[in-house]
Amino acid sequence: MNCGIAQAMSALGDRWTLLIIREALLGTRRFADFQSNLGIAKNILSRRLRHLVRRGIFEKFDAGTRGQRFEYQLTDRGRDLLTVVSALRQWADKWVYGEGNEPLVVKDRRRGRRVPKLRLRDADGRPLELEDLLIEPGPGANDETRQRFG
Amino acid sequence: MNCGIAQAMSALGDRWTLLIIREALLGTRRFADFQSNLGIAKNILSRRLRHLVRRGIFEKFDAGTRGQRFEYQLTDRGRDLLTVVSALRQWADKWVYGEGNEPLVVKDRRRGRRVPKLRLRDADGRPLELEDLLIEPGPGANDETRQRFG
DNA sequence: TCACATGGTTTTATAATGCAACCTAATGTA
DNA sequence: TACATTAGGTTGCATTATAAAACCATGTGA
Repeated sequence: MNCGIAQAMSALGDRWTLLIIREALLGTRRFADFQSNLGIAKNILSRRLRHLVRRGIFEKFDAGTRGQRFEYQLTDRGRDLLTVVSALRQWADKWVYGEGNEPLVVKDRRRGRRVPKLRLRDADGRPLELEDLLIEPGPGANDETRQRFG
Repeated sequence: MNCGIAQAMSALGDRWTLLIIREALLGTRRFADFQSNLGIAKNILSRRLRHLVRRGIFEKFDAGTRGQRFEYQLTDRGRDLLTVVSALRQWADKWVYGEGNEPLVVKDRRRGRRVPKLRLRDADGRPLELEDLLIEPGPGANDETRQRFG
């Protein structure tokens, strides 16, 4: 399928993967910490991490001084999922928990102020609604995509 | 689990749901159109749509003039997933397809310019990196969350 | 040497997914 | 009126993913 969402879902689209990435964005690096913070079965965690390493989202390396002690660290590709994870959290904060019931708040460390919601904006910074968008086939479009959006 | 990502994944976290929402954001409303545009099995589509209606992300109504003809429309809660879907698409455009190979481009309809990437910013509009963020327990935090982030 | 922590794999059971075939109620068409 | 078609599903069955629990290999500290 010639579609970014499909590609993203094929890398991230199971119940655990984005939770694992959320944990990693919060600083978790070790197998046992992922396991106990998430409450995920070890075999599932093992498989997900292997998959994410293959996809280039995590890097696994031995951080032991005299012996093995593995750590999983996000690559640049993985760290760039911060936007996705933030968007999901903001959606749930608004529509699942509701304003004033958020389990976590995200602040700007320098100023201590809450980080504003992500929002699509035009090049001048004006907010965009769904109706303001125009979808066109891009340089990597295949025939099917060109036919549908051309 | 006292966590927005977990809540969001429980509503959206299977391989098809976000693709269905993507389709709906592009304007698709009818069962058969979802099915043929996505190539999803009808029973899966049926189940996912029912689930999404129960969750308040779609609304199903009969748009037939003399007979039934159902349509599925996004609610406000569903339309607000535009940010999530956009973040996923932007991630895949960058890290799966690579710049210059995007299957679709999103433009501002009024000006015809490409919509800039979503990015976390502070209240003054300055871009924020992961390291700039401070995570704190919110008003809806439970004991476990307070312990971990307090 | 013994116990224990880390970082897994294996086994077995249950749940979710996916394909193909079938079904029903309205409409359209000769 | 008969016949086909479209919309919107359901049912059955095979495949795949997830989960819990047990087991295991390596290293480490007392």
